[in-house]
Amino acid sequence: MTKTYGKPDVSVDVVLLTLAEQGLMVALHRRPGEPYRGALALPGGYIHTDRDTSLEDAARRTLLDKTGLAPRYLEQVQTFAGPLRDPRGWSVAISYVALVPLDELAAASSDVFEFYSVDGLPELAFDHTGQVRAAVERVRNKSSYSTLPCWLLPEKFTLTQLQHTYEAVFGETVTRATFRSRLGIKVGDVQAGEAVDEAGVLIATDDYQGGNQRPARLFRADRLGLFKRASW
Amino acid sequence: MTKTYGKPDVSVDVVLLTLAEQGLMVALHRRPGEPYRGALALPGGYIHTDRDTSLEDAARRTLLDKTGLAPRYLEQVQTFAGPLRDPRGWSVAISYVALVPLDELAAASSDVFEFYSVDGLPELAFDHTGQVRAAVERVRNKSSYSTLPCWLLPEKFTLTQLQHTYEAVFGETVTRATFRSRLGIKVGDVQAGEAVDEAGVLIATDDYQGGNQRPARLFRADRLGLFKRASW
DNA sequence: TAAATAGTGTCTATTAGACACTATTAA
DNA sequence: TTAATAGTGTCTAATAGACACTATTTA
Repeated sequence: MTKTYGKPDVSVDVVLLTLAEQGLMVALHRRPGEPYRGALALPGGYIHTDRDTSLEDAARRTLLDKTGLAPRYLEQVQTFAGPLRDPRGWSVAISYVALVPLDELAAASSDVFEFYSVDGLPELAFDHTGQVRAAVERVRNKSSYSTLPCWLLPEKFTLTQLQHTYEAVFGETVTRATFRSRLGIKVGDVQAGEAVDEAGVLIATDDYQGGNQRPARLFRADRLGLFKRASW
Repeated sequence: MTKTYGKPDVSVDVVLLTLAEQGLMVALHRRPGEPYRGALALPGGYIHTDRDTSLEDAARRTLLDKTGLAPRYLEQVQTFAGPLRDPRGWSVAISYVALVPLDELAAASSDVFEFYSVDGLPELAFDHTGQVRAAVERVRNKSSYSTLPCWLLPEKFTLTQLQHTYEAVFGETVTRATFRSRLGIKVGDVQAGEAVDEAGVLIATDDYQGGNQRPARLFRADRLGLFKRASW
């Protein structure tokens, strides 16, 4: 005897994070309809079984539809589910985190979304507070042993900018030498295209960022790099 | 205009792991029906929206039904989904990992499930190979900075047994002193009930395990302990 | 040459880990 | 006392991190 059960609703929610002067910020909008009308919520939507070819696909589609953004970093975090999280019934939400550099927001972001500091969040719809918490924890955690913070910067960045990004994520400052030795960075006289860090993902470019001082070399990271030991 | 989409099927799969002399082993059974009839597969089943109160609940129910086991450690790992992973259509599988000590298996395990070494797996149904890989990676990873391996041992264990468990998970042996300093263990003259490790979760009991030599104190861990830095 | 930031060698305090020592039991 | 395993102090090599020095640009 095989019984069939009512299928739960399945949606994808995205915790879109960026780094501003105030620290990590999350994109939220006010829900236009029920349930939770008027409450702050994450971008998200149901799976389209006729079009989506994967969960990540669904997350990218949702994000593009609702915010106009195509994040360079997107990662599945955790799945939230249960009979009570949505008043409409048993539901499943696969939660993703997306990282976007601040400078990409000015250009693309719809004016429906606003950014709120992840420390000291207002009340959110559904279990979205828990989703933000889980995403931030993942980002802080993974940043301690990887080059994840690179994805919070423009495609080309100086090592000092990268250092400030790490410092902002963790809320702790270090000396330049300490920072560089933690990432295993040796700039030396590398050619453009060579990697300078322990993980081998920080690629030197030929560009320098000038100013009224010695120009700083610009770097780029095409993929995530992991360190042998947590350094933060 | 709101369109409704066909809902995907939602199931929970469990990667049940234990530690034997050969290393980490995973519980698999041969599927009695289509699809993938006769292929090796993980225990799993659909969400019962009328009874399950959470995903973990569904995972525990599935595991108890199919193997008779109630694992002390159960953790969500990753959600697998797509239109192709199951020939019946768009499906979502939330994958859990469960750890069970070898001695609990003799008592409870149904004879439907057999254990296979996670290194050198045979071909599995659906995307279960990927699920096993993800679970094993999670366990190895988390073991490097936590007391996760405690859950592969009986409730009371000696420090030497715990050391052998870590060594088996990582396939590397260390000296007793190194092992103890990594976990920050100081047994000293602790009273029963006091913690002896850096994470504060290895609790001394009043029991000792004898033999033809100095008896070893038995310890217990009620919760997962995290270390400041990865030690393995 | 002064100001400002980039990049790095050196020195020290800390730590990880191997070794060897002591401890405690049964035979 | 011997055998066997438990538990730990000590010494050394490796490492993390602060400091201070050099480098390179504009004004």
